[in-house]
Amino acid sequence: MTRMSAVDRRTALVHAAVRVVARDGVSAATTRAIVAEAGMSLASFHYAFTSRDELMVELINAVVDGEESAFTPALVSLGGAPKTLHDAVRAALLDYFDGVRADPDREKAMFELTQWALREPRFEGLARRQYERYFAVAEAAVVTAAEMTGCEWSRPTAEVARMIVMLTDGLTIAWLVNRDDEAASAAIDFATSAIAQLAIPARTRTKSRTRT
Amino acid sequence: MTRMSAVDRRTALVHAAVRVVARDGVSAATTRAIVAEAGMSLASFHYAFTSRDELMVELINAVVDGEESAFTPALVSLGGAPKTLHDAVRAALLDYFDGVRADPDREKAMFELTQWALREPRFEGLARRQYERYFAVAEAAVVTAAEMTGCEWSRPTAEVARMIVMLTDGLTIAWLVNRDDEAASAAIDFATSAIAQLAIPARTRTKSRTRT
DNA sequence: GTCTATAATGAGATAGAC
DNA sequence: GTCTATCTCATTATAGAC
Repeated sequence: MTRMSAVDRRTALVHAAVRVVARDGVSAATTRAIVAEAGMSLASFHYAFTSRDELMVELINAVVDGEESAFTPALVSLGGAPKTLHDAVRAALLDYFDGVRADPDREKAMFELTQWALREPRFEGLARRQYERYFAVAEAAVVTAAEMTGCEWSRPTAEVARMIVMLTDGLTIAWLVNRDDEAASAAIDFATSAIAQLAIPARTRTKSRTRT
Repeated sequence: MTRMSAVDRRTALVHAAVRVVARDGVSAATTRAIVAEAGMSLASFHYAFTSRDELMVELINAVVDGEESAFTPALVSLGGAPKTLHDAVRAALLDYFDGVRADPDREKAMFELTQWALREPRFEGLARRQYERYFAVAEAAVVTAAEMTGCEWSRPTAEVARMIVMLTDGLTIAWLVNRDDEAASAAIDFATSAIAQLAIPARTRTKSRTRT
């Protein structure tokens, strides 16, 4: 009935698919479930996409591109009171974890999509791209945190970022399984100290003002 | 043709299913694929199990029960030269990671099984049990490492164990995605230091021999 | 361009012969 | 107890009317 351009239909289907995947999982995201969510007919799907795989590729690209920084908001909200790097890292991790708790299904879906892509050699690059994006998001936060607190990292920022992704992945999985907020809190404390350990404290640099 | 007892058939099917899941993923582990792997007819499946879900439950229990300590072998191989706790933690993590590299499909399968169980509320307890087992395995290693090096943990051993599982999960996922051995090596160094930080060094206790 | 109808395939589960 | 044959349902994809 209603006329939609092919590209509009594609994006509408991708958005519907994102909702289905988050709510019911990757395996439940059949073409039928997706078109039902989008309020379209099954034929419209195959008018917009040649195959389900083609949509999945676009879906992963969409959620990965849409991956806003989960960390920097917390850093920005600290405002003009940078405090210590330790505090900045802690605030960022707590902010990330708040996001996980606010939308656990989304996190489940992200893991599922990674593993789905990992299974088919054809889509392995997608998983890789997904994690490149995670690393980039974390690295931006890492750089910001150092600037705000006047610290320097003792390791390359890309490496620090990878450590953060490792910690947040592990934290998230464990919490998704047991929903243990206390354990998560302890984990965040641990992760904060571990990451902060990778920085040269501000006071060291302040004391020896002239550096080579 | 060949007569098998029902329990033998069940275990044979579970073992076949484990192989299929590891090789091709959870979604590929259909009843047909499983009976083909086991060399049985489809009807034999439903003679041994009332449903596929029933087999999946037994499958997860089997792989979880079979989860031998991935850490203690390395600790034992250190033998009578306990060295420092830092060295013990490092050896254990390297040993774990060697296991991941030796059989990546198995690790992929473990993550998939967790998420499969996590999707269906009916099986959520299975995922929980799976992680309880991980924690227990890690805790045993944590206790052993402290004993061997004469150190004490500054945190409860159960908490240290959870931190280790968090780190190994994050490490494993990242490596499964990008197969970056260098990054994994850096991650192991980081994880080692972070965990070792949770211990009261041996020399501290040696210096002050009488403790309250 | 969009729809209904339907092919083609594969899934889990079962009936009933032997 | 084990098998072949089949049922029922859901899937992706396509054909062809409008």
